[in-house]
Amino acid sequence: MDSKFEHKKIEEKILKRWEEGNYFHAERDPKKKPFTIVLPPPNASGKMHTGNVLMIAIEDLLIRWKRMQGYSALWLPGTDHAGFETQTTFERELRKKGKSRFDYDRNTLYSMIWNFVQENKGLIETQIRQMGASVDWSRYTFTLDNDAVDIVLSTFEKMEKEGLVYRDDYVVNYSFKWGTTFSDAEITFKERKDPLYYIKYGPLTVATVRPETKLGDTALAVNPKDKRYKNFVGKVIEFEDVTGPNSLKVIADSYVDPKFGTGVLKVTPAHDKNDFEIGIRHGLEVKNVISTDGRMSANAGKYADLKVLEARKQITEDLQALGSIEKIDESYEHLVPVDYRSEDYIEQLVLPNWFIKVDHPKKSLKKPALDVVKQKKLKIFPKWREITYTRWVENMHDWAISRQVVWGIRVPAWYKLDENPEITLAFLDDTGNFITGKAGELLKDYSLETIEKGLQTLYAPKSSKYVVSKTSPGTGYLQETDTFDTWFSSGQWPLVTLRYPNSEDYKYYYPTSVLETGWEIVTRWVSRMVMFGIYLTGDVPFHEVYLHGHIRAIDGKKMSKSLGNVINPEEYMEKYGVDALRMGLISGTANGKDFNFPRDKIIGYRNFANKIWNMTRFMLMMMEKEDITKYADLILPSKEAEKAMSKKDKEVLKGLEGLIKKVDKNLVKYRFADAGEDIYQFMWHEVADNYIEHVKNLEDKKVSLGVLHHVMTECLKLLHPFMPFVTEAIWQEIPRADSVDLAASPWPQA
RNA sequence: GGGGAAUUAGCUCAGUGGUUUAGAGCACUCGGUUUACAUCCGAGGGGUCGUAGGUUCAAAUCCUACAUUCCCCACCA
Repeated sequence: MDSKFEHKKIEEKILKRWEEGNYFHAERDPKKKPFTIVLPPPNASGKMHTGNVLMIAIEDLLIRWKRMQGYSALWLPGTDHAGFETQTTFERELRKKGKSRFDYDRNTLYSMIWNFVQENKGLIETQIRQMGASVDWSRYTFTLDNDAVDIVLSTFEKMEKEGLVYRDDYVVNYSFKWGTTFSDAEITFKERKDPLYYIKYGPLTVATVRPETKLGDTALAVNPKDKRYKNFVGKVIEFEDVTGPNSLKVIADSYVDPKFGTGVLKVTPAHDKNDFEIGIRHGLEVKNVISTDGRMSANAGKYADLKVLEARKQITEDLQALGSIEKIDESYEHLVPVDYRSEDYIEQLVLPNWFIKVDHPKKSLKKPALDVVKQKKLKIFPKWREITYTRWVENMHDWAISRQVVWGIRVPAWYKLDENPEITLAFLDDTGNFITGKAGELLKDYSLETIEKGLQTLYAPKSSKYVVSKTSPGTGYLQETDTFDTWFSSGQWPLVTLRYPNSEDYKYYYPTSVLETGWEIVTRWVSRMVMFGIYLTGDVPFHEVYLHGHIRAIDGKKMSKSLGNVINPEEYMEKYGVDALRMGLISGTANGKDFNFPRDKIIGYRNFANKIWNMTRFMLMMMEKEDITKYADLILPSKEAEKAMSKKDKEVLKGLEGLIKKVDKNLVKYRFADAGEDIYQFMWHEVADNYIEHVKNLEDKKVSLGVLHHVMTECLKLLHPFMPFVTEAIWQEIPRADSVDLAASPWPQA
């Protein structure tokens, strides 16, 4: 053995050994109990970050521990298509070539992104492997694999059949220029100076920069704590409007800032996100006054078909004529949303989206998701995180599952164009020109084939007729261009990875044992998996949830590119080894709280790896001197050997027994850092500093070396799930009863 | 604005059901080349547990308020 433990020399060798042994492949065995974890799928085209490392370290620890305990331990790997994120990354690449997503039809863009992901997919997979993650690669799933997609589509079909799916309006960021929606992350805000109009609504006055949206007002709102307007709450205000006599109800909502303007807000649910939310809270009507073509809609009455800014001008003049404008603040500066590409104005519009009912009277998704937590069929660790889950699920309203991005699973709904002339289409014609308009008009000039081939987006009004089907229901149909929210598909991840509903794996391994992930996606991901799991199978998708904390940068701040404090885990793997990095991160998170990147601990555990390496060397050296060269030469602890044992021998054996108990106890409670710390303290300070120093000076070492051999091999087993590489490497050096590798060895019994 | 959490040694953090002298790692001081390991060994210094009250025989731990910090969600008509 080398005098130092050199991780770089052994990591690759050990990996090969494990793979040749096929230890990570789980066999369904009726005699064994299953233990299953699904790996939260990292972005397929991304690379390993510190959060992934921690996640893998914890899950591998659990899986190796249970595998050694004799469970059929299955760790299901996979990667996520990461819809929006990947599309954005890809578009950045396109921009470098002077192109954008608007230069391509939907299908071409999709296959370009597909190829991009395939080219970049290898990195994260290699890194998962290098981490020593004992995942079962034979059961690998990518979220866009055909059979994975098929399960997701079947779920949608089932939900549609059972009345859980509906289409409704939802506020989106819409660009008239590009004829498409933009996600929140694609929006930036630009500072602009606009006149702020103080408009009279009978006895009340409202400050707004957008008088034209008053046509879509369906209430006035004040803050419930605002004494000035207390008497108006609940009353209906009557006033003379530009369209004639009008009336609006006054509601109280804490969203309203009493300090802004007059403290009275006009609520326009159709054209403002916050107003939309207020509208939901108070059951207000959504009155759409602006269309996707950038003109006022039919609801705007005599202002219909005017462009937004023309309407603003006209309405302002009409208000002046009515004497309804109290004053105009010309120096008002505010931020307006613009698209990230051209900084062109973004309008908030309500457009039809696909929704899932979460509290359907017969098939509620929400209620059972809360019940299982209350009834402890699903346990959340650490316990104090539970409230995040329950509160969010309690307040959850219907879920908008459609997204206007290309990179994802397309909603399997089909519209017959000639039956839905009101559908808005955007496509590239045969010569690549961008065309947009209503289906009824466009079909006169373009063939369906041309439209389908060049199709970018399609907006079907709420009332459109559609057919849900995995494949085209016939000629004349166009498929919905919206894709599913990532969480709609990843919410079915435990079912997808186990190939619900007919596979043997599903029957044996479902429900899974533990779901381990970062706490920030409890609401978005965990809650959805619980909902889908119960909805489809009647049972929870996992019995326990463990939520780890976030790793902050060394300076205690959140890692971010702009601060330049992002830690690349590869650097630490390279420098200190995978084991040290894994163990260091695990020991940084004692109780699921956020923590700073524990560089000192990583170095400390690198030293520890070297320490146990040298303890082994020394033990072997002493054994050799005593002519103990094979397993059979050892006097191992037994009833008989006990008579010859000293107090020290018995003490260290007792210490080992206590350690095994402590480690098991802490692992059951997800107290990984404590378990790791216990092993560290025992091996270094009890075994090395105390016991080995004692044995060193003995005249007759035979009995004690047997004890030491036993203690060392048991400790290596305990440590293996934490630091798999160094323990396996040492294991190979020590004489043993059989040739079983450590990864396949049984867990110590106290 | 709504929600979650933190405040313990110079630094980073444990302290899980309320009880001896409040622990660990790093850093620091002193001393060590003994059959492995200087990525080592031995010894040591360092804390009125954020502040103020309260409950109790007993509080870092439970309760209340305040201060400071961090994070999540929603974000200004």
